Amino acid sequence: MNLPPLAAIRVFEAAARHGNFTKAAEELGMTQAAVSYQIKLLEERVGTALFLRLPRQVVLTEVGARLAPSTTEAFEILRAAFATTRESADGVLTITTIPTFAATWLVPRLGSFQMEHPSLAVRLKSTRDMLDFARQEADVGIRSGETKWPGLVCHKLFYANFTPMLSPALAASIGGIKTPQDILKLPVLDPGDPWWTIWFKLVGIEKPELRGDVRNRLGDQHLEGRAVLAGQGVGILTPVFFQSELQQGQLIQPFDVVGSGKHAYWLVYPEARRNVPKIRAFRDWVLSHIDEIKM
Amino acid sequence: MNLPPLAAIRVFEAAARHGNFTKAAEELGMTQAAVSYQIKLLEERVGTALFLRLPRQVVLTEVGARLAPSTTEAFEILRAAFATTRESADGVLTITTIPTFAATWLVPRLGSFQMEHPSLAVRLKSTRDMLDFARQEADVGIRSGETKWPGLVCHKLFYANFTPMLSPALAASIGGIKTPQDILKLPVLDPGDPWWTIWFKLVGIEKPELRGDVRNRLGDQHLEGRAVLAGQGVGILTPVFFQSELQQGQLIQPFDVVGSGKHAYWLVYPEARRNVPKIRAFRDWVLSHIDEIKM
DNA sequence: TATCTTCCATAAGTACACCTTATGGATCGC
DNA sequence: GCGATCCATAAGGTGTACTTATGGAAGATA
Repeated sequence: MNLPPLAAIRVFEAAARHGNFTKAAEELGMTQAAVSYQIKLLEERVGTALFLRLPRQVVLTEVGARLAPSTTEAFEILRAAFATTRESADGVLTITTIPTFAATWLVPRLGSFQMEHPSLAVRLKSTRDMLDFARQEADVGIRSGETKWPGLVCHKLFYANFTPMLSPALAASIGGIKTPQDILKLPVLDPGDPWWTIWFKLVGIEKPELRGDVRNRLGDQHLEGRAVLAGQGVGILTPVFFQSELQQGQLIQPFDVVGSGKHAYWLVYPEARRNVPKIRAFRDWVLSHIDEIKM
Repeated sequence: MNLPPLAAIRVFEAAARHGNFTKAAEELGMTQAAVSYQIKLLEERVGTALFLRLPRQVVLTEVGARLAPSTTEAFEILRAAFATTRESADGVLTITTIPTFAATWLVPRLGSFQMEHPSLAVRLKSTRDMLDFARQEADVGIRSGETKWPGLVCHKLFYANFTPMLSPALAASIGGIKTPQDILKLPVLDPGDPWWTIWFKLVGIEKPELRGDVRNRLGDQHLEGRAVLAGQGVGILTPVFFQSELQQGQLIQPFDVVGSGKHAYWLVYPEARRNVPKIRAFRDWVLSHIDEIKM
């Protein structure tokens, strides 16, 4: 028991509503001939006339009249369903992001995005997994990595720079930090982090003897940041993530020397969806705020 | 706010129900590739993924899950609507017929048709208007006319023959009818009917002087037949319409001479619908019963 | 660990359905 | 009688919605 061609049903629905093929054609954006064709098709399929052709009008037959309300109802349901999904899909921006970026950069700034786009709700999914738009429901993502990804639009936000940071109290405990060597006097969080060796090499120290438990591994930089803020040791952190703490003096960056790996943070989204409004809005917002950092 | 392509919606509905593109393809009688294509199309149109592509399965996204029940509901409505119309359209045979044919031939025999086709209901529309299948809801029609009609399948049932008839009592009132002249002694119903002159010419009487009021015009032959049966006068009638009355002796046909015009009675229906089962059934039934008459 | 199977995506090619243009017929109104 | 309105039909082009073919990814199986 198959349905007749849906295109024909749609045409019938419109024609029945208008009681007029020409008007139905207008509504559907096609010619009157096409409407006539589709109705005829449907009538052949159903095996019964659906309209009586009177001189200057068409009138539903009994069968047609019984059919019409149902079809209208069905299309109303479809219209309603797709209208709301469009709304809801348009109105919610889902972001998957690395926890570090979420905690240190994104969340503190999200308020400004909301201000600019009051009609957009934001849903944040913070996960360390590599994101895959085919397997996760998300509109945009923040990734860290070295290169671009195929199939995705990739905006490089900034490189994952790093430099030692510590709390003022900790610095004061040894009378302030003047030279890189001073850091070696203090406990270091996650001394196994390769960033340390890279950075010390930049300042001319080949094999720094770091104090601290090698097994310390907080995993995410923002957790390390919390520890540093609490004065538990020196961390090697990415400055952009701690701008406000630096400005407010809660954190000290003793040296301008900044290491930089190949890793960068990226804003990414599927190429196919590059023109979805909410995605464009988010992209524009992120990029303009990244520009502010660089300035 | 236009709906996405309906074909795509239908595919989505099936895919959502099965949670499996391959099975959906089977149900719809198409290939898996086509399903994949349509879903992708719909997702682009909606602007959101509707399925998550997991390793060996697809799962509805949030948006897809919200959409799916509505689409299923809509299609259920359509399926139900078209299923019942098909039933009802298949189960009711609407016949438009000339009143004479209805009263004298069809109605007395309809019982046998019902017996042969118990699943078919019959609706009779008896009207003198020329029937036009474009303007009337009918499956088949009985017309009288001289030639075939374009666009219609036309089965000639019998010619509109005619011969004088009267009630036995009326005949007895003048001692029986032996020659055509005897008819002139009796009142004649509708003496203005051209059939009279034609018939009398056949029996060698050029200008019969008919008794009776020229203004008598019962219009339909079956009404004239009633009057004849009541003994109100001699009528000129079509024998096939009064077979049973003749057999039972309620009516007398004094002469075998039968006039015949060019007019015939036809069974007609639109060519396009010649293979609709109920129409074939009725045609077969009518034609076989007409054959009985001729035999 | 390797092989097979399942399930989906994608590319390329094709056919038919669907729509358009053009025309004609019928009726109503002025 | 003439124009306007509304639908039917024929002919013809085109794009969409398929198909076939292939490949990739990940369970299942052994």
